[in-house]
Amino acid sequence: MVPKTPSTTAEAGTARERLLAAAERALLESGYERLSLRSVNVAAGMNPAAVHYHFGSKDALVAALLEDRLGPLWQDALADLSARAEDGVPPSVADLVDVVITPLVELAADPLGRLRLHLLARFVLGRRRGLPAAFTARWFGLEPWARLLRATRQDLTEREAARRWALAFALVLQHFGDPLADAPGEPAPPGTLRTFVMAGLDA
Amino acid sequence: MVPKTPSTTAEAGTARERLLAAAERALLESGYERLSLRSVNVAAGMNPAAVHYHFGSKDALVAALLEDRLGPLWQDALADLSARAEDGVPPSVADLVDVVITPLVELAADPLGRLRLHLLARFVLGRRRGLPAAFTARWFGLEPWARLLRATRQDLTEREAARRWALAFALVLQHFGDPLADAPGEPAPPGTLRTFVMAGLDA
DNA sequence: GCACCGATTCAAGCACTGATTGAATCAGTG
DNA sequence: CACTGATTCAATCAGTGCTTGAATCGGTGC
Repeated sequence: MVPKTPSTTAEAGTARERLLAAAERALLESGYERLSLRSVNVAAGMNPAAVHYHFGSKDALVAALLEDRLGPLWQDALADLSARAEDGVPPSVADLVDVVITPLVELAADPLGRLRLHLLARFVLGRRRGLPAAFTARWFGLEPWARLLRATRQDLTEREAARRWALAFALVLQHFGDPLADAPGEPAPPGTLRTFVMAGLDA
Repeated sequence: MVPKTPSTTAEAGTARERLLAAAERALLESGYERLSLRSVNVAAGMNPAAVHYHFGSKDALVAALLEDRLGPLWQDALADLSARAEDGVPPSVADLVDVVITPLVELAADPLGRLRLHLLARFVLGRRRGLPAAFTARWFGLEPWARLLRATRQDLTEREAARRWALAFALVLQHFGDPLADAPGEPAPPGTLRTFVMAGLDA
């Protein structure tokens, strides 16, 4: 599961990509709180209004970066699990948790991945504007996850399953993305987190 | 369990308290991200350097507000539970979780309490400078909690118990404090959270 | 009462911030 | 070539946390 490569969409043009690359470098260097649009514009060799022209706002720049650099990590695995569940072989709760956690562990193994997790956690947990609803739904639509949990735990209501997943994702995102920290470091090994979340979902 | 009353320490003087009160009002009105020191200074009827003179920085102002307004919610209950454990009656995991959650539910019942939870979550989860180490240890020293958990679950190492509590507090603080939101609203009823955290600790 | 000294208050100023504005330039089309 | 929409540009705005040096205040000792 590799991070998504930079967009080469023809109509996006070079200016947008230069701004995204400059923003990513600045974020890596000094973090989200100190991200200055002026320095992004300068680093991209453009005028001071470039970010606003192309993206509309600071948040939208970062949201665009996220959307461009981070694909839907769980989409394939989620489709597999859903297909299995329909074949009468529902995944265990451990399977579900591992599907969620494994790609995050990989992402967190290098600074660029960690930056992306950090931004994702900030935007999702902060419910920041800028991310298109489609992006958020693709990432954090809880309905498929709730459905899979209930395939094993048929005693849970749909609402209860969704609530549990909301808590699980909140904790997982916080663990891997450390959204409130200035400079997110390497997360702790996920053993305890895995145990905790599995138990919480299967309570 | 009432929020702590404003400090009446003689050497703090009127200026500090005026600034704290003005800051609290501004925070209630427009939230942490939009807290402007100029407006706090004006609202307190003071000159533009007052916050810096008395507190040193914006973060330190808010940390001082937190420290002044929010006492150690769990101190008494923690002492009770520790005494019982020493008498050979260890608390159940449910008892532990209820001790943590109950005062937070009360705080979250009104906007002022929610503001304080929000600030607490921001500072603690963001590991913000400004809070004295003693304050943080009093609030989030995990050792007594780990000890109580291990009184029931003697199979857990001290490290594992502490790790589980770190996750539990992170999730609980996020749930009640919603630290990344601009305007924290009322948290969802804590039933699912309680179940989730209890299961996670007792996994 | 006066001088001294530390604490406090004050206004002005600094460098920086996201965002806006109107003009200039560019590139494609008929 | 003229037109048009897209893009770039520099200047500007209102606001930000923070610093600075001067003025004022209040307490103390002589």
